[in-house]
Amino acid sequence: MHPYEEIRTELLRRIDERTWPAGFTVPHEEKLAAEFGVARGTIRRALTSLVDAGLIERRRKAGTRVVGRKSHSSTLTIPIVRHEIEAKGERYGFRMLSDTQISASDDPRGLFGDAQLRRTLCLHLSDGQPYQLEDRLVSLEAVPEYEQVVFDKLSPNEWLVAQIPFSSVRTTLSATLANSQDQHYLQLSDKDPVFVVERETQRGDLPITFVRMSHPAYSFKMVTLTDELG
Amino acid sequence: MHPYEEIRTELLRRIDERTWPAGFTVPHEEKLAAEFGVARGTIRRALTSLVDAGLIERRRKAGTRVVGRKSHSSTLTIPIVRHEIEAKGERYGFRMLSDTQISASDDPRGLFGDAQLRRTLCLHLSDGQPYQLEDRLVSLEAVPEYEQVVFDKLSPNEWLVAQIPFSSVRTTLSATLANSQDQHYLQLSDKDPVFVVERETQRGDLPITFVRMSHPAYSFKMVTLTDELG
DNA sequence: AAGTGGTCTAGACCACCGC
DNA sequence: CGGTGGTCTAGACCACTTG
Repeated sequence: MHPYEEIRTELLRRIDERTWPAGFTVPHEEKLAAEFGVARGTIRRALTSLVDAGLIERRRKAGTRVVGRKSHSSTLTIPIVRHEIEAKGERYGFRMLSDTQISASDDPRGLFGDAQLRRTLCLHLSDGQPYQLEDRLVSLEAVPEYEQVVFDKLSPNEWLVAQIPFSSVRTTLSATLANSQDQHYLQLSDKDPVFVVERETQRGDLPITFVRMSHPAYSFKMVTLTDELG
Repeated sequence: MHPYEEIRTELLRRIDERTWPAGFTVPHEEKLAAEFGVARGTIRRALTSLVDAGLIERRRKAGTRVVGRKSHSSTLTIPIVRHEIEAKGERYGFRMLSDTQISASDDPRGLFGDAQLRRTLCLHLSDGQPYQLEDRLVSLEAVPEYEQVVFDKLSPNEWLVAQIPFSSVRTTLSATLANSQDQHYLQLSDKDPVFVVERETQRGDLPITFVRMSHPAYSFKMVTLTDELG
């Protein structure tokens, strides 16, 4: 246990037990350094990790204050679907259902300006059963080499994540009734709900890909964990 | 722009443009410090932020390697429902539908051992319309003072987040058809999908609360953003 | 204007772990 | 064993922002 960890634990304890209640102004770095008998840098190390955890806020001159919780946040990791399935000990497979080139002006969302797009519709299977339907648009302007890629062994999902860096992602989660595509390929009726993940990926200001991934609701839950410090 | 930011940007560029491809071993800290003409600590600052972003991995002796992307991750923030509604410029309200004390042995999930539980069923309204149905169990063993709280102005959601520290949270997101409770209070039919967030909160090993929050699918999307560096 | 956090340096020593 | 990352120090200077 390093000094900065012990200090962090002690600070956590004070916040936890309301010795330092929400809104309280924490002693400044020099003072804490003196109290704990360490260099200022070591105190900073501990405080920075509390900032990252969202437990305190710091402003120059104003000082360091204990934050009142306003929300729970957790990190949502969306793995490559093959890894997700294999992690459950099931057998992964996928089928390319359609693979066409379209003009971005045909995309009602209008995310891609007037670029040429490759649209792939791909079914991911777990132990031979439909697991996820992936409907993807990729801009050939942003990723010219994508036009030539053959998806025999690797799915578009996997190829892109491995090959293409991105700078920002917007993810939307929703529940809805299966649309006609979902019904057909996931073997659902029009009364079945699906869990839908939609993702827009950009590199700089250039849109790379838009993907809609739908899961039969009966077989899908997304789990996230938050582990706060201490 | 501080030196460590400029260095991080330059390192990002090298990873982005495959000058340093996935699997590549990055020069060690001393070498980078010499290259950029800064102290080793400044290099560390830059490298650490790349570790946090998941772009590189570091191991003693083995060195620093560029990671091949395996997933997208983003931070999912679940705000207090009142804030969520007010942020949209709508009027928040809530109605307590039922408020009972039960024994944990009546909870089929068996999360709470044999503690006494307070169970609240609460409807959150946006501009007077049903927005979220919250079905919550709170352990009176973990939070004795919860037994006496009166929820006239503050909802259980808000009271707990503000008052009770936690150490870990397990969140599950799913899509499902409205159950009978959902149908009744959210004014849905048995063919309507709902977006469900379930959360188990613990402090240490002590379970504090389990909550199921259901949203009518037609009005709810959860959006998360990832902003990678650069 | 001054107090506070933010960055940087130059150095030391340590601990892990691959060779 | 020795090379690498991880931690710590003692100091300096800077930049933001509040009183």
